Amino acid sequence: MVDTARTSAKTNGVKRHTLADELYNRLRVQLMTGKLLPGEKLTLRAVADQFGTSMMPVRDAVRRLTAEGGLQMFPNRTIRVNSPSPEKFSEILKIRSSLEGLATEIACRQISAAAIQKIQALVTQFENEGQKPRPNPTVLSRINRDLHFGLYRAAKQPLLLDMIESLWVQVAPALSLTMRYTTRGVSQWESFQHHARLAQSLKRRDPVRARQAIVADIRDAGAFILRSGALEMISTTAPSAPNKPKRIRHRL
Amino acid sequence: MVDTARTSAKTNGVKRHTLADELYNRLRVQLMTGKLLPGEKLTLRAVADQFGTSMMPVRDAVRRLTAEGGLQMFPNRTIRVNSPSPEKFSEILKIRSSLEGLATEIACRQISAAAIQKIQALVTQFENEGQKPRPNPTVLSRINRDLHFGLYRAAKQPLLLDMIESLWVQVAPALSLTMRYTTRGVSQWESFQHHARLAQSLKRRDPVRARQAIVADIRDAGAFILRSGALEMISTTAPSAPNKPKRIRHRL
DNA sequence: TGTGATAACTTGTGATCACAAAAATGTTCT
DNA sequence: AGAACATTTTTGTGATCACAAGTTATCACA
Repeated sequence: MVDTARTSAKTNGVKRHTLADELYNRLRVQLMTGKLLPGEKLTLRAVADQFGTSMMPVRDAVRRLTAEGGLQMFPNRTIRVNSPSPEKFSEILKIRSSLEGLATEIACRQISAAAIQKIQALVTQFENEGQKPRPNPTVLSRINRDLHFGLYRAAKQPLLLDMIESLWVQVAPALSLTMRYTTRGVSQWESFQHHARLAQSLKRRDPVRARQAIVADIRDAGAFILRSGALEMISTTAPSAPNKPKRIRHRL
Repeated sequence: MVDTARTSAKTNGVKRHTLADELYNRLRVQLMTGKLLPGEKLTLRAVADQFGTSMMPVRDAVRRLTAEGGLQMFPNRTIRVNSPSPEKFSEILKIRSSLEGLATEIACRQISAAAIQKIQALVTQFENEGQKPRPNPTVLSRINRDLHFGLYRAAKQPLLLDMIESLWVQVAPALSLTMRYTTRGVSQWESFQHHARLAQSLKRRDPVRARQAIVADIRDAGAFILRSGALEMISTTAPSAPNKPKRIRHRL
């Protein structure tokens, strides 16, 4: 079984083994892997007995994810998966370019040859999957994520890594939705080019070019999402709970 | 009375009026204004009856501040004000340069003339206070903060602003400590120059120069903190609770 | 058929409690 | 004194409960 998107065992610094942190990680993985759709409504009690705990650890986990931007708590006391508007998405793109560009530059100066090979392997895997007649979007997402974070981790800047991860958590649900509703493999070709250029720049130890490749990758992928119109869709439809349990009611 | 450091009434998007959010804001202000020192220990119960509430809202507020990096929860279940090591501080400096540089560039392109004048006024105030024989570090901090955030707010990128604020929350306690223990006004002169250059660049609508000014300001101020050695001090001494309430005990 | 009022239910918030782990304190022995 | 052990207190975690505000269903009336 593929280890889907375990970017890091986040417990915000030192490791603790509380239920709240456990739930936090589980929910975060669900966000990153598209199990939770943008705008989807959550309730503390539902999550609580989904995981077989009381409401308390869920409260803590949800608060933390809300602070990170993955979830949103509205004044109506409703909890929803973050579904960025096109404007918000564009803002995230700018910030991502800035931070991931920075991480790339730093990483390029100190990344080990082994890590470069690992990234090169992922670049190849991504191409192989993408050139299939019917590429698996989940697999593509996972490879792409491992590729990016393999690079960022090489920068060895823990806080920077955390911030980048929180940005991905914010856009991941929207990404999954786009992948789900768009015709496959329309324009991954730009990604291929940028990834190749990234790997090449790493081998040549050219931080500036590596940064350019990552920024271009972020820009083009973002433009694709924006063009797809998926963001407008989710922000208008405002999907409520998809699996709302039918409740039995009897008249007086 | 001076409005000390109300950068924004943060409730993470939409405004709610829960006790937890209120406590979050109060604690955040305490962090920003140096009421809480780096490494200082907090207890949920102490904060709770300091504010006259139960433990619950404090739990939520502390969790949120922990997620933001202003506080830290250790596996021992102790809560401390974040006290970054020199390495962590340097990392924050890099990220700040990146994000605040980005905000500056964007702001420079759309900032109103009125806002520029406001910033110019703050630059002058900063110079005036700094050239006094015995400048008030608290006042200097406040002016400096208002100046920076007045600029960043002009970029009109809410998420970017939040991320920058969270970075300031992380370094603010260490900053206050440095201000407290260092000889005053040793090297604010660099700040004067950078601020002046910033104001000038804004008037000329030169985003690149404006960014350079901000980045230089961050770099030099950071270097000053690092040179002062305050960071090593707080990371080694690990100050416990400063105002530990004496407890009455009687033997059997 | 639509519209407004009313009742039933849902849901996050805040308070309280029990508990285990961790400090802090007290005691004893060398 | 001082180190090792025992005891008490502190503290975050998790569970449970009451409640008010919000949401949904139901029904009456036009």
